[in-house]
Amino acid sequence: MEQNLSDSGWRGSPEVWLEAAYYSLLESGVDAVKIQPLAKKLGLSRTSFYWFFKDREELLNALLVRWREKNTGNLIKRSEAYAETLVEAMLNVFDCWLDRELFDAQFEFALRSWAIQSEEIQKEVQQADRLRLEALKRMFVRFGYEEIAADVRARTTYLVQIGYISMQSREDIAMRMKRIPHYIAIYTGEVPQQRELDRFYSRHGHVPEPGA
Amino acid sequence: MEQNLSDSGWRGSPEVWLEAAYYSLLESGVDAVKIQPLAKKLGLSRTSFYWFFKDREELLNALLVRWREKNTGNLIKRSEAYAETLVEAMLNVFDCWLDRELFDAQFEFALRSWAIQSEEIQKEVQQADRLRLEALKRMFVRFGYEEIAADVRARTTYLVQIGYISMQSREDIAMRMKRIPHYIAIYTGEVPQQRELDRFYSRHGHVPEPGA
DNA sequence: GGGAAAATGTACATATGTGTCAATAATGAA
DNA sequence: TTCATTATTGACACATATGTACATTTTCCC
Repeated sequence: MEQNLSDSGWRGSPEVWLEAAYYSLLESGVDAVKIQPLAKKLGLSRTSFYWFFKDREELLNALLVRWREKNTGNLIKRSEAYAETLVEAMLNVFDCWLDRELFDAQFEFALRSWAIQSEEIQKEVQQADRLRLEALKRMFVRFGYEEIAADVRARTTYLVQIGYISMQSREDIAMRMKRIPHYIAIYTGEVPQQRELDRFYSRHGHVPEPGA
Repeated sequence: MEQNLSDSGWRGSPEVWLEAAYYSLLESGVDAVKIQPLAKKLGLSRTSFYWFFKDREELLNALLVRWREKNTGNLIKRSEAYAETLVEAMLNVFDCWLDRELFDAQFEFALRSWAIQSEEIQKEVQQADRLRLEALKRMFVRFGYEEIAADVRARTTYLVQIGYISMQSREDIAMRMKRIPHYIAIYTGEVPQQRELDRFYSRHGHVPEPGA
């Protein structure tokens, strides 16, 4: 009845296969998540996979669960976090875009790419989009926006980010930080206070260049 | 020396295969673009494909060319079209989001999904993103915005759309039209004039509900 | 060390895809 | 009607994937 710990002496485990599957998914999409290639990477016989999973589908399902539990949950939490102003609330949400622990952009992209070939995944993604958009909309409503305006602002906020993910741009943190005050101004319609920005920068370990 | 017209008596042609490939790509992604299934759909022998294309890669390349020539070109043209105000210019760009002839959103999504498994396609997509963003930025600069502000507004405009595409939402035209004035206000920072909206609605055959 | 459980490996049956080749058939122009 | 061109086909050789059955090895614990 022992848990299969990572140092148990056996080479394989559900975790090893899942990790390998995760990296393949991020690197090259679902169609790269095949038992044979994974076995090769792990230096294991292909068939020993079937000790841990019923079939390939069960492995793919585990990937889906992993995604569902990570990205959507954290985004909703950040949009509901305490904030005195809308700008502060918006910056709370922005934490997700800068912290891989809160939101895994590559995973997100891989899942959306997967959706084109699977009805099931497409429904999952659409469900996630709906939940996230609703949470963001509530945030704008909380700070006094009315229905449709809150809806459009929630969409702008969220969709720009989904767009970024879809661009797969690998920009350095300094460049991204530089744009943040502008985005905040567009999304909220308010110019952020310096102290609000400073609090945000500091929690992301960012030191803005002087004179900027 | 005659062109292979569509009614030439032969069942196959490069065009039929390309069309079939295009629909498969849109429906289920690149991995569905396989000779065998396409042949089945077309009711042709799989091997006759090789009369028109050297191999599968050549077919995929034809799809890429098709995309490149359609989406990017029109978006840039619309962003450079004549306009008296920024709002009008923005509405010109919005034509793309409502007219399938100008911008093929499904094709765009399929290509981005493809990018995860192909370095080459990823580079193509990034190139397109760069060109489109630059064109939009020039538009904002033309109407008086300075560098970084123009850049962020261009990104907002473009990325929201890419985000929409990535969401694959199939919303009715009325709902989308209702949001447009709000988006214009957020993107440009200006409230659109009624006559500007009317001109836009009319060229898309839209009749706004009274009292809205 | 011995034995049960856990994990691995080999062999097999099957499916689906690719591309080449040589034989055959349909088309349209002289 | 002839005939070269254009298109179609089935047979072959090959590659890569899936999953099952059964034998074998490894590990853990007594």
